[in-house]
Amino acid sequence: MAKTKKNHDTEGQILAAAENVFQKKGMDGARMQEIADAAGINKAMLHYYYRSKQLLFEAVFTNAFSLLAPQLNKILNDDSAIEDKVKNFTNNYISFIIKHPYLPNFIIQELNRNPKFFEKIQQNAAFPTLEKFKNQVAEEVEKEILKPINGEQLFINIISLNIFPFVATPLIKGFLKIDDKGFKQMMEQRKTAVSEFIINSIKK
Amino acid sequence: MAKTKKNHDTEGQILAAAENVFQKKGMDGARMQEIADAAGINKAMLHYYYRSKQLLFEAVFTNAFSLLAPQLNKILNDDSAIEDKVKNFTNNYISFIIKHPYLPNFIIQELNRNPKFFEKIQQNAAFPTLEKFKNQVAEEVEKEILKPINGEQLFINIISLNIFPFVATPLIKGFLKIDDKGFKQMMEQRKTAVSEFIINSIKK
DNA sequence: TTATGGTTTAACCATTTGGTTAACAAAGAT
DNA sequence: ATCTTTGTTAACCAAATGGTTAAACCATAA
Repeated sequence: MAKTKKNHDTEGQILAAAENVFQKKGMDGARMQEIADAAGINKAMLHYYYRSKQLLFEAVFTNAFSLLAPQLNKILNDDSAIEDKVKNFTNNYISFIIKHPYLPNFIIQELNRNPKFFEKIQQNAAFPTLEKFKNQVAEEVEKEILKPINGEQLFINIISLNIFPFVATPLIKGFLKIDDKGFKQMMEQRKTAVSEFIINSIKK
Repeated sequence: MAKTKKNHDTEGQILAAAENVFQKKGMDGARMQEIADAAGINKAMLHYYYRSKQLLFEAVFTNAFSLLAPQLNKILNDDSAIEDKVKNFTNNYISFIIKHPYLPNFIIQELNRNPKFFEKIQQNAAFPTLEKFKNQVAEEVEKEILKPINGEQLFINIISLNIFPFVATPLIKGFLKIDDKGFKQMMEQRKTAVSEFIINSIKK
């Protein structure tokens, strides 16, 4: 807040509006005019503050990923046992995504459109790595806490189970013949159902 | 083949080119000119055969879904036991998607863009329903073949584990630091790893 | 008060894009 | 052979879109 002169945090308003529009419509579907309208300002301001659609988009994209990264670190770089991490992560992540429903699909979609964006998010300070998690799985398998399983496959399984329903929401709603309310209930159930499902499978 | 007059299956060439472009770039990112170029014909032909971008897109979309639907029916409407179906489906589905890598993301993305498209695919003759699967799960739980689990949640889990990696390929490649070849290997592993993971979790 | 410099706007511009048209080509039908 | 229908093309068009500009605005320092 409290920028110089008469600037009523226009830059922030633009970013907020751009987040909304880009996350719902993607880079290709978004229109600069629509973002300006959503922010309640003149279209020229978008260029004044962010130069181009591309740069505005990148601001939104890196911002979005920096919200997601700490969530992933909860499963990858926390010190507790795998079982506890799975329980915590699943519960937390689903709560988190219910508040930011467009986030995962946005990131995945734009990464598909331009895989080079991955480099951009890798520069993020909190960028998560798999090393620790892989070692920990191997260790707990060794100690016979877990059944034999490949750490990478387990990681894929965990994020698949947690993220996919939020990426494929319309598909799930369609097959299950449920509305928004039913979907939310189903996702609430998953906060425990998913971790149970995983633990059941891997715990010795 | 063998259409009337000098038509060298132009309509088919257009559809094939449109599939390529739409599936990679989506409705918003695709350009009619690019489709025409990919088909090696004049842009006006696209309109001659399909009237508009929207209609061409819908032809591609329903076509894509009609490829996917039979796959889903293997898990939903086959007569074998859940365990066998999970094994079969996982193996088959992953093989299938390796051949059509853009398919799941395309369908999910466009369904997110316009959830009303779900109605379009519901008209498909082979449109899969959950009823049988749900009953079967309840039955096998009753008979104590399976641990207690909600059929809908199990369905979500199965498709999440199978589909997600192909939707989030760049993300997976990035985190696991693998290239195309490594990714394919990982997916080959999953043909058995995923079904084992599921069976481990649900079998009593 | 006035000069200064960041902020904001309406109007404008060049390009892209989906779509149309009119002329032409090729193959039956007569 | 010529007429008619279908297929194909180059040129064109209007609307949309990202981006620019020149002028106006306005808070503040001198």
